[in-house]
Amino acid sequence: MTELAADDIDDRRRSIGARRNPETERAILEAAEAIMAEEGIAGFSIEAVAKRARAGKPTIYKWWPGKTALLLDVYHRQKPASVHLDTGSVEGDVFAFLTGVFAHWGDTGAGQVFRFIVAEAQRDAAAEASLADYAAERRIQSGEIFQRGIDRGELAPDIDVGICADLLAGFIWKRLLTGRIERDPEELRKVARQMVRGLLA
Amino acid sequence: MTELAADDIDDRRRSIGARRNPETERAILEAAEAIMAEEGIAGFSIEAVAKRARAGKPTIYKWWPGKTALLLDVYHRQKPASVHLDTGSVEGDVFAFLTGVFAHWGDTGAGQVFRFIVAEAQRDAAAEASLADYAAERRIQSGEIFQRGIDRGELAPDIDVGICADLLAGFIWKRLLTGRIERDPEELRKVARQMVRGLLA
DNA sequence: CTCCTATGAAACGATACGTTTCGTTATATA
DNA sequence: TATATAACGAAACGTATCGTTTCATAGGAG
Repeated sequence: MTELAADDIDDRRRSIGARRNPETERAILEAAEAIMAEEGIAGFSIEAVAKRARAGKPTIYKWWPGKTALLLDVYHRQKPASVHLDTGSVEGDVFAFLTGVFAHWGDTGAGQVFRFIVAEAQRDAAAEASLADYAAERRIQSGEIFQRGIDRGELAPDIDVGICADLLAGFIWKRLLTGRIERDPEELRKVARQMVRGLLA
Repeated sequence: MTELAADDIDDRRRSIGARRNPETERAILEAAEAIMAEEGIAGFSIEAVAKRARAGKPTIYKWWPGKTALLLDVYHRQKPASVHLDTGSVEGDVFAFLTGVFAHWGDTGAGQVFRFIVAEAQRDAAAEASLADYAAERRIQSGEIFQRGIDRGELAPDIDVGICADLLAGFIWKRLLTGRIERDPEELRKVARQMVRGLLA
């Protein structure tokens, strides 16, 4: 009783006026990221994020349409250092790409987030559109690895860089989605070699 | 009142004794398949399946641990005609594989089911294990395409057939998950060619 | 005839969703 | 200074789906 009446601490974030509180946004995104890293997909809910961020659910729903939009923001906050090393050979670039992506996914928890986004995209139209945009963008980016190879005469001019990008992305997607993002440099080297040089005797 | 007392039809399936009713199993699987085909992933729930099959939820949960297991059974019921055509060349086999899988996924609705299973596997441990088993099995099967190539001297003996299978499966998975299973024979031919012959000038 | 198990209707508690209400805060505007 | 506006968070709400339990009923096995 007495201590309540006297000076009960109330350190909840209050409004800072008629504008968005950046502290709130930061707290929510960090809470979402932390829950995703610690509990994984299973323990992730808007309720849990609100509780951990000491924010109200209405606040979250005000700024993000739903779980998927929030996770997309989290994923984009976790951008890796660029993986376009331009090693001079296409095989080297592909190897660097594979190594970089798997390191990023495995070390930062971004892999867990991306798994969830792909899963959500299978039943949520908004997530599907966002993922399609993102995939198309990345398709162009990794296509540049192969375009550079064509430009410098290393690769045949009639190859389809889009297909190359799909094969490369498909490989890492399937590995991620089946929980197999081990990073054996020898294996990744072999992947790069087989993709570029082909399989013929 | 009168008609109820007289002879109210009660055509619900009852127990046929202390053993599983095959009729019930069939009705549940068909209802699940139909809902998946008509409503898609969104409208699919155990409740909906039970209602459509005129079965009780406890009956479904008795024979299937959950939604994912049921869908896996549905998927396995939709098996295609074998796609191992053994055309004589690895490139031809890969092309036939791609054509066959996309046709199966697109025509039978099996693609929708598989999308859902992959999505579920991202948050359900049981589904993840089931999918891993299935993927490992398919990995061996499609690896045989490349093993035959090695055996007949068409492919280099030191290639990794597992990686080949992962590249192939990754390609179709990513296309499915991003809703791009168009079947342009010319493009699929190009995929097969680039995978087998390589990209070098 | 007496177990044992299957079947399905109904209701349950639990969980998460997305929303509404309400009191509080502080900026922006008149 | 006075008022309107908008963000914030707590609490509670209604809804949906989950997976389970209870119950009455059915029929084969021993």
